[in-house]
Amino acid sequence: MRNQQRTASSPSIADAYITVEPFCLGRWIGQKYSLSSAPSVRGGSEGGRGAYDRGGCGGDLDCRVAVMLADTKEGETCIEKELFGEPDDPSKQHANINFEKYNNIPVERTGSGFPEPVTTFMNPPLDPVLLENIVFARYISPTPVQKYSVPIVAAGRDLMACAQTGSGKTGGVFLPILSTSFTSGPRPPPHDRQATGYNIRRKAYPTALILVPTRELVSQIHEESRKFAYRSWVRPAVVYGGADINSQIRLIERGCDLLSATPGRLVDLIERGRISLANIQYLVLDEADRMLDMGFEPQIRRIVQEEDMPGVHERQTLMFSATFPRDIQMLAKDFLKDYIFLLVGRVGSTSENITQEVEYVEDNDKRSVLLDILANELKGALTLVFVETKRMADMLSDFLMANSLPATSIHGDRTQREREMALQTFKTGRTPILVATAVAARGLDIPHVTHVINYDLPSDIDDYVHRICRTGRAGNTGVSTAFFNRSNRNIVRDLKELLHEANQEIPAWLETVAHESSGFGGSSHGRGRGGGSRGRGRGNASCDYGSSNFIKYNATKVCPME
DNA sequence: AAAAAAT
Repeated sequence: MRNQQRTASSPSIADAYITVEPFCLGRWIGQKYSLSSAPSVRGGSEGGRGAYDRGGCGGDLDCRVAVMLADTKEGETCIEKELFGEPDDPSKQHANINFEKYNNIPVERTGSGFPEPVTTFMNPPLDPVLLENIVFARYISPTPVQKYSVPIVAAGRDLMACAQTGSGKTGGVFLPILSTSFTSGPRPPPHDRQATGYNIRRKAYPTALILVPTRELVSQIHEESRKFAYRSWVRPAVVYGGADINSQIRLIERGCDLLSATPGRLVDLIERGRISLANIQYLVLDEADRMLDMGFEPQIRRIVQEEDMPGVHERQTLMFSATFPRDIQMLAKDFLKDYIFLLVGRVGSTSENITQEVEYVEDNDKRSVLLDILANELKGALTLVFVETKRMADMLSDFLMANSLPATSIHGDRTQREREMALQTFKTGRTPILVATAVAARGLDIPHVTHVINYDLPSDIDDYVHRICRTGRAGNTGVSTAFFNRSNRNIVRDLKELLHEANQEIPAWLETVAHESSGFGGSSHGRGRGGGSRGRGRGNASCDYGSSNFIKYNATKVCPME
């Protein structure tokens, strides 16, 4: 199969051929056609050689039938721009990771016979086409989590990793999965007794499935997978709620080998007989703790255990989670076999990269204080403002806009289109102020956020950590400002402790409030730090991680490794 | 208590 993948070098005009590019009809993928025998393709041909559709540059997905002459540099560049961005496009750019800082990452591994970490993408050898895509995507050197997870996944082992979502970790699973897939080629779907003449053609049989809790996260992961799957036979696809199901169905009909999905929409499509899991070789559960928090457990168990997915011994399963409470341990016990437990943290990253400020602001004063802060923000700075309720997100963004500030908002009551638009205009800097609820707190990788404002503080310190970690990413620096008043007493003890650990200034009044509140019921008191007691592994013979190190490097103290 | 997610 590999010989069907086009390499980066363009052929001469003499052997001009048409290559059907990503997004296109599955059966043509990778096939070469001479100019005269090229199949006609809807929505593209401008006659002669230029059978290339503008869709590749950002048009409607539907008309992204990007057939092109392999030697039209223009066409190739166009797709590459869309996938990988301009070198200076801030919305696609990966922040430059300061790898020097990453030498002292705490890493824990438990399990039998784990492979040694790698230091480059060349080892274990990855498929050459994939290596080119890695270069296109400007991944230079593996992140700490990749150094450990790439060889584990490449060795075919099941993995339970405590680390957060983002480009680094996502790459850590995609790279070895895709490398193996590229090299071994597509796998024919197994005999499916339910497939009838009608749906045998229209049912998708993905070989890899990645389950993700939120819609924004799933589309972010899908974008990553498109980069890595570029110029291979692997068709990445994405399904999630809130978007038109019929257009998603049309897209998965065109190819669906690596599927990123939110659980609800996936179940819907399985019920409709559009997707079969019978061919799954790789299963990835991302942000597993978050999925359980959101009540996805029944749906996840249904997808994994009650549909036609191959059993735990017939597939490779990878789970990611920020924390490792008992319900996640149970899930791991049921879904994984002889797995390796990997914990990659970043000690002190909050103190290194993020300056945390806490200001005492009464509710009535919050608006004017916010205006003051925003007025002093530098040009081009992206500011993320967190609030607790959807209503507040709307009110605050309206208020900011009424004050001529370029703001938008993201929360669960906005339509999916509005949410995506908000994220997009924020990333590109058109609306450099984004007011958000918890939907944006975890996992989302938005480069160049320089300031996170907790307009309303969350009641859970873990949420606070996730929020402020939207800035100061990948070795960059960032500022976080929290508006605190007495209604936030429930978090004061954890907050004080966190600031102390991160070597941040603790205002005197915060000490006072903390003192006042002693006995108020600081949430962490008596059960160990940051839910550490939830993280104790017990009663799992195959993987004993009962050491206190897990607690030490829990997400509470450590900026999530992404 | 709120948020997220299938319609």
